[in-house]
Amino acid sequence: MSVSISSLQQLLFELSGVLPADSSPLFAVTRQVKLHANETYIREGDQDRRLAYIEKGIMRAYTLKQNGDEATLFLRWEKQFIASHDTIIHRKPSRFVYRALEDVTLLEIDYDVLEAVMKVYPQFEPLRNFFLMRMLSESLAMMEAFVTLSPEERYRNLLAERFDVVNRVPDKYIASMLGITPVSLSRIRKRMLEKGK
Amino acid sequence: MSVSISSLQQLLFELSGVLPADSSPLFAVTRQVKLHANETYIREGDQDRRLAYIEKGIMRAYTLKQNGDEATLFLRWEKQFIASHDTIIHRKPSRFVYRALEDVTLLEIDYDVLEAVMKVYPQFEPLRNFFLMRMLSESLAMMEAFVTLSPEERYRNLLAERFDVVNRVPDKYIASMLGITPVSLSRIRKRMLEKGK
DNA sequence: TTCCGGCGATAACAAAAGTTAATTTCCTAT
DNA sequence: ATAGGAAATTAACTTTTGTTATCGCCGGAA
Repeated sequence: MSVSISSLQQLLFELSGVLPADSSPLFAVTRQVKLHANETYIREGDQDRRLAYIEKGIMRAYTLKQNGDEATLFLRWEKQFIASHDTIIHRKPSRFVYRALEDVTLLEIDYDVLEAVMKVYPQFEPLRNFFLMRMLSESLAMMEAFVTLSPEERYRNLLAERFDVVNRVPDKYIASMLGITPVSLSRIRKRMLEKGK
Repeated sequence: MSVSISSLQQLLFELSGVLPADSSPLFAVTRQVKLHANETYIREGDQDRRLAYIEKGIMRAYTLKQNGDEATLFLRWEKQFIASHDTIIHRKPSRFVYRALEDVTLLEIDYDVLEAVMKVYPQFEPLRNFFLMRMLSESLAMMEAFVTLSPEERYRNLLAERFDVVNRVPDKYIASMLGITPVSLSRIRKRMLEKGK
């Protein structure tokens, strides 16, 4: 049994008291997906309503700016959810690309299938609320960082909270996620070194 | 019957086919709240898990930065939901203040009560998913603006999409929501006037 | 091993934003 | 209607970021 299924069963039990043995209607419609480093999971224009739980590795969601540069919206790593939000929320083709930064293992479900399962087995609903709230919480935290912190402070924050992730990801993606250029991030790092820390 | 209840009944019918006549278990636990301009709805430190639908007026959520300045996280207006996210998502005291910018009319529910109602009447669940997705969608759109657009572009965007709202709200709150200072917003406006548009 | 390409650091300059303070404009409460 | 205060503009100056280009380093591919 995959690690992901075990942790999600555990989560489901905590949320709604559903025993692992009773969770098969849900996990019967999930499947494991393995991606190589740099492999694309969702392309721009894709219509699939994919929702996935990350078992191993780091995923990156990005879009292209008018000038053609990539803009990284967020990174997601182990034990987080990643979802094609354009397709799931708005039923529109994805404007974002979702790509593996490392070798990645996902536990995937199609959101339409999930909805159908929820209809028949409402006892799984808390799991859906959980992942929606988690994603909402993460987005709000990011918004908060943008309105309350300077780029340097956002970077310090990220280092303090996710040092391991920062170290596994090329700086240019970190910079873009912070809303600045790689050159500017390099200068921030230099300033931090010069000023003792 | 309040305008809000009618629109939410309509929404509930579209989402799950529940007839307005069958929605009383839900609306029996909501109440109308009226706030004067500048009145505080949720204070920093409040633990109430308030969720509200805005019938009339504009609300502002803000927090205090280390330096003591206010940072506006977002504005919400007619037909949007506003929620004390720290208390609802994390069950922690609110770090944000929610305040009316104009005279405001809300339809309010306590999230704990909502959960209890959902347990007994699962046919209302789609409404909860709807508001979670709406808030998620709005947050993601804001994050996207921060990583893909310059402050000036974000301001132009906001004008194009919400001219009415921008005009009803003091510039300093708009500036803060865009992640810049009021002085900087003033300069952006000047540049836009000078350059023909 | 060698070559190539991407990544990060650095430099130089332009543009934008932060900071502080003064001035004007606007709104509101009396 | 008026006075007081808050909000917006403007100015002067500092700091930071963007832009473009160069250089060195490292790692994968031939």
